[in-house]
Amino acid sequence: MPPGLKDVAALAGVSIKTVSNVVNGYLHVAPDTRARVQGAIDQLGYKPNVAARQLRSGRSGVIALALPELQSPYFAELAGLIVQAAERRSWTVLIDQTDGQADRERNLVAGLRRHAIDGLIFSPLALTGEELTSGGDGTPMVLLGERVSAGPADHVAIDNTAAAADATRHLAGLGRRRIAAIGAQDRPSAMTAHLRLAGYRRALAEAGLPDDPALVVPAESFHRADGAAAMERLLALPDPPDAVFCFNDLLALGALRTLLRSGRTVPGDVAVAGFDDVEDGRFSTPTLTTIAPDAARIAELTIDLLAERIGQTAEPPREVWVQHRLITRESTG
Amino acid sequence: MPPGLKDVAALAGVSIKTVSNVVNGYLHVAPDTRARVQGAIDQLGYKPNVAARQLRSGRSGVIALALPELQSPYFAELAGLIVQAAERRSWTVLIDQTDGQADRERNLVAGLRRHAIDGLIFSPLALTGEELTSGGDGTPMVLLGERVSAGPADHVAIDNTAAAADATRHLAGLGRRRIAAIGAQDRPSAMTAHLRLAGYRRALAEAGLPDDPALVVPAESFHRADGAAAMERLLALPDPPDAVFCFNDLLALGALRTLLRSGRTVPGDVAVAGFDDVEDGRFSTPTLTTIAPDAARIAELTIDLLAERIGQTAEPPREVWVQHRLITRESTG
DNA sequence: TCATCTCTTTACAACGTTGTATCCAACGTT
DNA sequence: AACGTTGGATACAACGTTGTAAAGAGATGA
Repeated sequence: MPPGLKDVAALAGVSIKTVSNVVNGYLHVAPDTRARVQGAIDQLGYKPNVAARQLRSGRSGVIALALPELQSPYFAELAGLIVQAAERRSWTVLIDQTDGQADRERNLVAGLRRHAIDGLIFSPLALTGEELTSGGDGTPMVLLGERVSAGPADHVAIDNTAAAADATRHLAGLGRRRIAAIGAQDRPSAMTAHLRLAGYRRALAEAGLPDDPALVVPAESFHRADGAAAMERLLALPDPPDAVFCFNDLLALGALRTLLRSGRTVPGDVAVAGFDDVEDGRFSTPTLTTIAPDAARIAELTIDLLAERIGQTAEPPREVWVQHRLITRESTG
Repeated sequence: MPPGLKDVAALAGVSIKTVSNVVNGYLHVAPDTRARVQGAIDQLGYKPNVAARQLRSGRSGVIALALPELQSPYFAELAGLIVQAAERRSWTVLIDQTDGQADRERNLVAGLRRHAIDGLIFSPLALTGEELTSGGDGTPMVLLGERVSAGPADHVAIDNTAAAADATRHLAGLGRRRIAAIGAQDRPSAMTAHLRLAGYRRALAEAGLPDDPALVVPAESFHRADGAAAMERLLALPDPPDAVFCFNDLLALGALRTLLRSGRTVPGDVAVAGFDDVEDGRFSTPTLTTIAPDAARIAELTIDLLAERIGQTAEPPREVWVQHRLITRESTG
């Protein structure tokens, strides 16, 4: 029903291929022919058929973005920025949720070819670098977020350890002596937790503070509820902390909730710092001190890397680091 | 490079079409032939090529979801639920952001055919019902969110007016006499604002309270910053309100921020109610009374409607209403 | 035995593009 | 005058799939 090259060709009185040449900006087309064809295109409202184009050329113009969860504001913001960046290359972004489950992540990497994707942007939670390689079918991929070992694909991230150290150092700089950490995770694949914990420890050591294991509280996932529960545990300690570094803002907001409900003041009794700079933390009471990754730049770079990778697949994997900065707000006075 | 029907057929010693029949579950295939073909399929790891399939059948298995913004937690949660619901039909969801801009919304409705979409789920912010019809090229569409006039497409929503009235009635039931509203919008297309304002006024009238225009504060958009600014205006009044109904949770969280910073207590001095039941409101201090739409059901129904619409396009547009309920939390004592 | 019916399988032609090879005309070079 | 070069346009064959029509093999009924 929609018009095809054939219809345009008939109307303009040229061959199908000539129309195709005009559409694709082929150089050697006489100006008047080009004008005539363009007129016919406009008149019929011709739109190239992606399916056919892809069948022929192998490219679909669609990239996939696989994130643990859209509900988390950090990922939602990032997704929005990536969609914007992709738009500039007139790519369409197909967003997929893995819920951080290993099997879903595996399926995604292995079986994504079904949807004819030109490239994949992937923020793995459960899978380690090695597992990612084995599944890959050669689709260009850029990894997002934390990972240490040089993996099989390009990688964009901020320096998590340095950032976590910055936040912890800030707390120590306020004169706090018992600084807790919320968000530790045992799973070997939980790189985010490992790296931020390392940064926390590094800053403690620098400040000459003891590393009290009781002050490091694990979190099943990085949601508000986990932060709230972890804070309860900390308050139940014989010698509770006077500051908390939470591994992301949601944990911090949950911790904040517990503190305020228990009658503590923030930052009076306990100072709180988070990580991600999500919008919620700019409007909580008190507002939240946090680490702000340059998310816009992350999105840009990711798309750039993927574009290069789609162009030519030969080069070795690259690691790209993006800036971050500490934003101090009310929760640390 | 990946195997096609041709390769499977060669290996199994049958015709290409027979393999196609096996793949598509065609009935009249001899059991042993089917087994042999299936073996070859497994051995080669054959995956059907979507582009070719779509080129032939016209169906792509991809639906688009167009939302004003992913950054807003309500839309993010909804998007997640819709992706899940679509998965059960093994559809892929292509998420698009309109930023609530009229021209972007128009482009989307008009030019989405480019990406060969089987159907569209659309939550319009700027466009009215009539504009939506004209642009449509016949792609099945389900509208999400608020709209009054019977439009050109199926429509899933909650009863916004009733829900807003419920929230306002709750505030009145607490004995509050000066109940403000935050989130009014003048644009004729701003249906959400109009409907919720109507519900607010209805409940005021029921409770025998005067409708003081000074207590109705507009908001440019429905974000925390708008809520915070609106609350400042309310506090500057000679006779400030003792309760606020905010047209969504983000506005309410912004208002909360302003109240607490100004030294007011919530709900002591001012009670606050929101709308959407986003996760933030469950962990703010105080926690937020709100209207909870049955988002999971919205997602389910939307996908169901779209599926029927893709099946046969003849039937007249349907309106589907989804339940909501009032959740009372600390912000209203 | 022949015609008819059902089951199973197949050949062929599309779907809308684009890459390759080719062709024609006009031009400049030897 | 014969030749290569260049710009401009075209015919044809693919890409991998599925709908259509039809052919072959048995089985059923007259």
